[in-house]
Amino acid sequence: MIRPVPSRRQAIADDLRHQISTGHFQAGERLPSEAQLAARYKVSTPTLRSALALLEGEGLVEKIHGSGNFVRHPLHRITYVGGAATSPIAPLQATVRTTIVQAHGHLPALLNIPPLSPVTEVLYITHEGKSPHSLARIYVPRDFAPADSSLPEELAARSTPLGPPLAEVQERLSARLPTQEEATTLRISTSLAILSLTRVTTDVTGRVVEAALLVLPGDRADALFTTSLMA
Amino acid sequence: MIRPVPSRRQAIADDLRHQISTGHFQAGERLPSEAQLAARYKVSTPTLRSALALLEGEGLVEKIHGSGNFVRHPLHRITYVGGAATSPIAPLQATVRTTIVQAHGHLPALLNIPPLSPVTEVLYITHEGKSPHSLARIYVPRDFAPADSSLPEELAARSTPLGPPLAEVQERLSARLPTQEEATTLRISTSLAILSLTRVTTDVTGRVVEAALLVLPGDRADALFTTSLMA
DNA sequence: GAGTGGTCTAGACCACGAG
DNA sequence: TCGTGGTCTAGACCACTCA
Repeated sequence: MIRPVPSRRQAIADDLRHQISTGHFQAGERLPSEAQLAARYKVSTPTLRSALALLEGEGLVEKIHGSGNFVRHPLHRITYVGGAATSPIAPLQATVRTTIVQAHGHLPALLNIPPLSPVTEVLYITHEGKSPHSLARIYVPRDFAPADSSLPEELAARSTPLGPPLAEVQERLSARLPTQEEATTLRISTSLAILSLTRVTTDVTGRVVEAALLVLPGDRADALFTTSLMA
Repeated sequence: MIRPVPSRRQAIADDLRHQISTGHFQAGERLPSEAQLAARYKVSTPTLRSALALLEGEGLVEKIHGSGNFVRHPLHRITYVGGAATSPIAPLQATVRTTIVQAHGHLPALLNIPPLSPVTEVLYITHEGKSPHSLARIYVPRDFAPADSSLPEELAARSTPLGPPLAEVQERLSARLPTQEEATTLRISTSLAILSLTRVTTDVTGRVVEAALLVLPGDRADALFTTSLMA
């Protein structure tokens, strides 16, 4: 109805998608060069590249400048479970980096602290095999984490905090395209939609204990929220 | 570090974005034609179009084939509040269409009913002014809505259902690009990320009372979940 | 250095919208 | 009909990777 005229781009993308799903091109395999594919489909290189861009946006193909276009290994879909104060994505291996930074940008408002206050930043990059999977930045006001040598695992898993008991978790989600930096870190296309999740945990005194900024690529992650309606 | 070579596309997109944000181009206004802009920036039309595509993906510009590129009116950001069994986005005017269809695709599994069972489909398109704002498809098994003339408002607002009391709401969110159909309906670019939300409401007998599929464009909608941790 | 993808050009031709 | 955007061509030239 809407598209009675399938464009060459779409036709080529559909054909390549089919060949990938039927195993004609195996996961991890390099596709023929863009010049070869352009010749095979009898189109110019810009047209062929625009077809590849569609597959890239679906997370099926990874382009590596100078080496080629590769069929991506299908990643297991992970589910972020909302409503808990604990760590985001547990069962995966992760790269962790902890630094102390000054709160800037949205952070002071999120954490309800003065600008440039010291905060502990914990950067998680979860992996599946060698592929990066998701990205998390967790911020804790410095006065909540007094021990300089506190392990990141402590911060993430502290279900029994030292301070007042936790009261509330607020999670705000939106969809957007990744920044150039996020795309590079996660090795995804800048045209692959991501789920952006901001989680703020508050204790009973109303103080913000932790703010977490999660980036979940849409091709491999969901967020799940379950609410009981029992009165 | 990562992009020491700003491309023409980016430079032009940045400049146009700046001119839009400073009011040099007013909301609703038509931009100069692509040929004129290409001449002004001394680039070819494909390059200029790729710059416009970036702004389109950010929801700043709407292309209308045959008439021109228009600066979009900034839409109010709406927040979907999770964890309730009631209607999705209340305070906006909406177009509603109710039909009876046979359950297909994911629906039978979602609703936990046999394939091809009759279900009532309610299609909402919320608007702000003349612009479509978000899309919702709500499915109710036919045996839960026996009255043929039941108004859609009834279905959406039934906080006191006739059957067993409601027990649980499960909401699954993901980010993706819109389908061609969704993009057309919402008049957004196919490169504007959307938040896709699937909500399943269950009653105390374990039966699925309602499934809702929501499409929330990322440039104008958030989803918010608040969880109390009080034991 | 050979081969790959990344960007860009200067057009051609088609499809759509409004008068 | 005319001006608009939509698609596509057939290259050129640059940047990156790897042997």
